[in-house]
Amino acid sequence: MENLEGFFHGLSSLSSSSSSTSLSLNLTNSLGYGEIQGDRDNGVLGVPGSLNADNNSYLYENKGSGGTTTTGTEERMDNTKKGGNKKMKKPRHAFQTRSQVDILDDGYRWRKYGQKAVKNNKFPRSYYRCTHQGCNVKKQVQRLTKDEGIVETTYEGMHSHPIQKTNDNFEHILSQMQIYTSSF
DNA sequence: CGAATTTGACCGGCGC
DNA sequence: GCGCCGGTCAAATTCG
Repeated sequence: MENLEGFFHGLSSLSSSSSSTSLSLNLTNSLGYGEIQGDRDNGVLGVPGSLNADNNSYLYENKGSGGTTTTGTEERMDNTKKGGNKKMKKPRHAFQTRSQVDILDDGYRWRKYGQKAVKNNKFPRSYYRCTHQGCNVKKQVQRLTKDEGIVETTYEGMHSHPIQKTNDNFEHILSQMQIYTSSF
């Protein structure tokens, strides 16, 4: 939840300060389910019957080889992934945006580390990571094969550093996208 | 020259 | 035990 909170903090301040874009940014309320157990989370997305079939069957955190990420300076806590004692919940915050571009810049710097195609979608899914040191936030964007104009973005992890970019740019992004806040 | 992206290979888990 | 699937790594390449 902290992630969304921190993430949308920029948006909130943005929308409040510059009230030019009157978008419904209250999705923090509807999507703030970070504390829910990662096992039975239904409907991550607001669109019914889209791709909720696979969202609740993920099981990842760090694999054995996941710790070594390029620069090596990036240290992550390796909390008992083998042994299967604790159910590590993977807080993921997914939401959909209507946009023409895949790269929805939220103000953080992302580095793409992978791209895979999903069966349900004919569009590939892109995997991004926050380039900030010590910030292991991951993000993956994916288009809906049903609606090309909708981009699903899934955030994972918590940012522990301020936004690097100006919100002004983000405001521009906001002007070209609509956030679905369908209460489900 | 450094940083970010690309793309194929690799890995771990799950299903059969 | 093998194969499939989804996710990640890592070398090479491109871009700034």
